[in-house]
Amino acid sequence: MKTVTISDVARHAQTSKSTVSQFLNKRYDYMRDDTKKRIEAAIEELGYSPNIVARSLKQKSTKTIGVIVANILHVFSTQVIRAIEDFCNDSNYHVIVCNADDDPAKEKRYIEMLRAKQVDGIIAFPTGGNVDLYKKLISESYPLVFLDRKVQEISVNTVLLDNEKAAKIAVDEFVKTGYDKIGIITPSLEKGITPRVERVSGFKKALEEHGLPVKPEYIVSAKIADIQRELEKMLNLPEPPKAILALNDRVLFEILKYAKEHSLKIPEDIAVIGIDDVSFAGFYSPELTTIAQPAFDMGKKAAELLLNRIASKGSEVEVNTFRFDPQLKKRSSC
Amino acid sequence: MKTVTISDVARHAQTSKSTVSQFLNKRYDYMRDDTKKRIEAAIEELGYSPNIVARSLKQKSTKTIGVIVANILHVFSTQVIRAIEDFCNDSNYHVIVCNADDDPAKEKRYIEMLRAKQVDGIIAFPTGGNVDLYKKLISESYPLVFLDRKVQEISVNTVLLDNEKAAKIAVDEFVKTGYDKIGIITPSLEKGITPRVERVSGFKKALEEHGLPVKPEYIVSAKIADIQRELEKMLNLPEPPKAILALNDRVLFEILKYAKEHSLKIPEDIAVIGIDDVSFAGFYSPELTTIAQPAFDMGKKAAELLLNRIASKGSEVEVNTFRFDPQLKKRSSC
DNA sequence: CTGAAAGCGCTTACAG
DNA sequence: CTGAAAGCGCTTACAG
Repeated sequence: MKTVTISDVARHAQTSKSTVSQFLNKRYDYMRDDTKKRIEAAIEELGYSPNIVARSLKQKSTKTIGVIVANILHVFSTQVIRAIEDFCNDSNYHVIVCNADDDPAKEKRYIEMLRAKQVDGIIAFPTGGNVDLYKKLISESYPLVFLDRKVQEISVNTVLLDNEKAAKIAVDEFVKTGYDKIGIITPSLEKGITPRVERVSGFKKALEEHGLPVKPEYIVSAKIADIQRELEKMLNLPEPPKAILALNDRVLFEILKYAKEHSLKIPEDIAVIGIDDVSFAGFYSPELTTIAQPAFDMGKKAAELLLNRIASKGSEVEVNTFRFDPQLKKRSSC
Repeated sequence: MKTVTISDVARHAQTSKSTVSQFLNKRYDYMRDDTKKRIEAAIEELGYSPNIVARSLKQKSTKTIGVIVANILHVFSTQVIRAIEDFCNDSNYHVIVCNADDDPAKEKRYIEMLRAKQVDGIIAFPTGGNVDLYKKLISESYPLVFLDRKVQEISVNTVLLDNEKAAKIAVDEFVKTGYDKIGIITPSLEKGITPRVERVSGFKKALEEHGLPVKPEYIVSAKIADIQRELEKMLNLPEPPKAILALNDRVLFEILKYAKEHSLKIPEDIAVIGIDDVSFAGFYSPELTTIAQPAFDMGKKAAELLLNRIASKGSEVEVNTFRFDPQLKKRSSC
């Protein structure tokens, strides 16, 4: 089909492209009523719809942003994206979703392609592996917001959970219930991924605050696939922990699997608290005590920061780190 | 910052825009080696990156597709999107994600905006409420693929679960285990959403095949919020069902909650099979027998169909419905 | 109140 | 092997 353009509309309405464009952009200030009507009719009749790519080229704004998460399959990411999409939708922005899979090379490709597509800004769960690129974006004052993770020496608005607090809440809860042998299991700490690092450090600090010893044997960092084995080791220590903090939902799954396979009773044999309020927490047996992340609020905040930044067109903007409060969902696994 | 354009590169490399463009598009056929080198150097030095919006305007292809799901928070949608994104990434396409929330008005807005943005094609979980729009797209031979749901009288490539088979597998399994009083719970059937309608009809057919009566009291259709109440009614029937098929994960949640609150033992008091292989199926107590949807395969297929359609540039293409096989995950809740 | 003209940054016949 | 020119479909000063 031949596409109908603004020229066609202009011809049909017996006016000029300029006037039609004014109409489209709702600048009716000086438009005669009958001109307006003719244009309206022509648009209707021709089934005209503006080509936003052309507009974007001229206006240097595509009204779309990019969101680069680690993996959309993680429910936290899904919720964040949902919140971002909702916020963007209200402001007539669209969102392109990318999965970086914790791979800096993939992240780099995405950032470069998104920029080439003239996306107005990017929200990223940074891999941390592209420091020079991040710096370049910032030096060009390209709108950028980090979420879930921060990157050393990169000065950009960042939205984070108060991870130390999350760990502290869990430890406090364990202690309150009477536990003093408390362990933590985290996915690999190697890449220095913010939530993991901070939660572990918060865990240690909280232990100290309670005058409890920080035993390295009680702190397990392992790939998800190895957690079962590491857990086994930990629980077969001469003095095993009686309570375990699961750093996130994936770790919690492994602990629950292990407990089931080894017929461990929760919380009698081992108490458990998980960070991430998993979908089944309320009807699992026992009901699972969790610490929820305000994922929607965090996504919304990130979107808000980004769109404000875009709107403010490179004028000096303050850079901050925004910490969100985790929330204890007290149930029965501790 | 001033953007650097192809003209800057041309000037710097002492050649013309045309030649630089040839270079960018890797049409080296007739390019002298030193020209090539000069261009390369200029690009490097200026930090040039092409403006894809300009290219898109000229080439009438944005290398971007739109995906409109009901709600990205549903794990099935998330998996489908992941598969689509992976496939698109391989072909250098980007994907814009939209949530229609089963709202035809919202769907309409998205479709129109995506088209205005000159997106090369759309994959949709159609609400079913915009028949005229769908028809219009098709008549313009705009690349479109439906997923999860089909729409009457709309002839477009559609990727679906074999829903009847999913229900049949569940019923067969119940019967095999010795159950003959089998119920089904589904979210509201009112909107005629394909998977619900087809699973219920598959359920009835399967019952008949086994010579079992189809009792209306055993078929509950209710909003998620009302399921607890309806379940209570059903289980207090003079002759209540002893096995229940949960139409999807959300329904399963409600059943599990109910069972927990009323201390019903699964499968002793009530056997359960759920369609959708929920994350905790393998370590719930009891382990949950489920029927998995091949979400990744389905997403990949949809992406493949769409990109082929885009590549084939409006030439006649066959239209089909692609049914994917559900898979029984035999565990212990039946 | 409206129109002609230039320009956004590319690509693509076409000529040489 | 390379360049000048037209054009993709808009928007935006500017002139009148």
